[in-house]
Amino acid sequence: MSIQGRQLEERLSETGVRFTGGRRQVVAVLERSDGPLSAAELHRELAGKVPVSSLYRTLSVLEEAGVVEPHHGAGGITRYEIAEWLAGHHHHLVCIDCGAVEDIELPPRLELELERLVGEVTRLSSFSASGHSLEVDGRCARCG
Amino acid sequence: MSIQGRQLEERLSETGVRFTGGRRQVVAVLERSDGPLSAAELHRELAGKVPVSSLYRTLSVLEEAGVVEPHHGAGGITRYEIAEWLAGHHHHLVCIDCGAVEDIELPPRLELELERLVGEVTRLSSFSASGHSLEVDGRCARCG
DNA sequence: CCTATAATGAGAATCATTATCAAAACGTTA
DNA sequence: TAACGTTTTGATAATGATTCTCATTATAGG
Repeated sequence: MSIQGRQLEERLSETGVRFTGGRRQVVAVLERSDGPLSAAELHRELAGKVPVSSLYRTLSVLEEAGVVEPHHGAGGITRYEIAEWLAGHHHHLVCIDCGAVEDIELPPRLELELERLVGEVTRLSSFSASGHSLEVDGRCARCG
Repeated sequence: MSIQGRQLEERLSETGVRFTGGRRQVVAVLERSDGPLSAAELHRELAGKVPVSSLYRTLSVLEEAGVVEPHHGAGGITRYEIAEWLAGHHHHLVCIDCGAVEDIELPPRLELELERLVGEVTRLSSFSASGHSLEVDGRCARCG
């Protein structure tokens, strides 16, 4: 298992969350995915091996432990992905047709520019920023 | 009424949508707001003058006409705001506690940088970008 | 191997949103 | 202005994603 895997297990044991079979399967699918997945998408991907109610509970447990992060999309659908501190900072390409989300990582130079930009934007405001995400909307290869 | 108001009415009549009292009230509240509002927030703001069912229908009619745009937030809640072509391009400060969203406009220099950055990012990919939005997450003044 | 605690899964409950449909408002034309 | 066809409205029912409940099962530690 990858480096993040060790950190992930550490975090779970720290927070007293057992890394059970079902949870492992959910995490495994999320690790393989190239973008956040909804409960329905996970259920499909897992071929029903994890029942829907457990799936939702697992996702909220993992979110609370900070190993997974939500992304809110069209139709009131929430998609989850491995948290940034485990999977690395990235941004999203969001399809305005099917709602699918793909991760993109910015070249370091651009990411630095973006961070500087976010800093400038929030310096004056009464809003205390803790993170940022660039969302690019458009049509995915599938929806052309 | 402001310049966008004329464009807005034009667009509605072009698409054969009547600008009725209820719709005017919804648009008026959205115009005044400094960020996107959910159906519940609008209903509160309108002191119940527009019933919930009409509110939702109005929002989807306005969205279809392109005068209003959705923003998807925590808890599966959709907030709407006047479309960018009417209200101007901007970005969002999203409170990770209460979910409130505040608009921010980037200084032209930064916006240009961001646009160039988005261009660079998508040039190679099979994704055809049509828009972008920088979301800054953190805590609003209220939730401190 | 026991026992306390955590996790599971089926189903009911919830909440935002959508659909339905009869009644009311509107614009148009005679 | 009256009458007609169309659009809009609003109360209510239906939907769909998500959360809750609770009895059952699995697990870690002594």
